[in-house]
Amino acid sequence: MLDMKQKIKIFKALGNETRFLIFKNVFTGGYTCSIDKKDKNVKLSPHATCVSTIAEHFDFALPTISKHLKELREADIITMQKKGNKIYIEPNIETIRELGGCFTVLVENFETNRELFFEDITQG
Amino acid sequence: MLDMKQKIKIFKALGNETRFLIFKNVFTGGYTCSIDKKDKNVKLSPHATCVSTIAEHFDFALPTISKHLKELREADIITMQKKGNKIYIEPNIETIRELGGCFTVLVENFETNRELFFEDITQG
DNA sequence: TACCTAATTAGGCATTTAACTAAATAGATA
DNA sequence: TATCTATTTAGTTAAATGCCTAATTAGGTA
Repeated sequence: MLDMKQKIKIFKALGNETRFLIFKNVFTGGYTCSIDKKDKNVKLSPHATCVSTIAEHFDFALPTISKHLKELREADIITMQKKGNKIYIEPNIETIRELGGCFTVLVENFETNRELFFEDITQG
Repeated sequence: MLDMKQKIKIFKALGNETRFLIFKNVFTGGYTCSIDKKDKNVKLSPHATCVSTIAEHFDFALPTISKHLKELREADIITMQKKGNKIYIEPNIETIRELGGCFTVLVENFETNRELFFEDITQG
C-alpha cells in the first residue's frame, strides 16, 4: 500500500504541467522509441520510449526533461530501465492502480459514513 | 468531466504535506465545528468545520491555513460556505469521485491496449 | 457605537522550483 | 584510441511557494 509520503510525492510529481504531459505521453505510448526487436532478452514493451525521444516533443532542454523524469521515477509512477546507452521508460501501472484504488476506497468510505450518520439520526 | 488544468490543480493542491493533511481531516471529519442545530436552514453536514478549528490542529498561523484552504477550494476538492462570520468547510465528494474514475479508466484502457497489442502479435 | 470573533489581504522574507548552459559520465562504434 | 550518442550532474538565475506579522474586512454582540 502507498503510504502518505508516497502519495504526496505522486501528487507533487503530477501537479506540474510539464511532468503531467510527460507522464501522459509515457502512459498512453504517444511516441515510441525503436527497440532492437532481434534481441530476445528485451523485456520492455514496444511502447517504451527513451529520454531524448520524450524531450523532442517539448520546448525544454534535455536536462530539464531528464530532471522531470527523475521526479516521476522517484514518485514510482514510471520505470526507467537502462539498456546500452539508452534508458527506456514505461508507466508503472501498479502504482497508478493502487492510487486509483485509494480514491475508490475514500469515496466508498465517505458514503458509508454518511449512511451511518443518517441512520443514527433516524434512530435518535 | 475534469479537464487537464483542473486535474493538475488538484494534484498540486494535494502535493503539499500541510494541504494533504488539511484535506484528509476535512474529508474524514476528524474534528467538527459546532453548528447551531436549532437553525432549520442549516444545510451543512455536522461534519463541517471552520477555518479556525482546522488551524488549531496545525502549528501554522491562521492566515497560512486560510491560504491553503483557498487553494484546496480553487482545486474544487472542498467547499467553503459562509454562515454568519464563520466559514464552514466540507469535502467535495463529487470531484474526488470523478478523479477516482479517471484513474480507473486510465488503468482499464491500459489493460485493453495491452491486450490489443498482444493480439496483433499473435495474428502477425 | 464600541468591541469581539472569524477570516482575508498585504507585505516581507527564506526556501524551493524550474528553467538554462556547460561539463562530466557511460556506453557504442569507427 | 578517438569519437559519437545518450544521459546526468553542476552551477546559475528568475519565479513561485510557504511561511510570518500586521492591518483590514465582515459579521455579531454588549
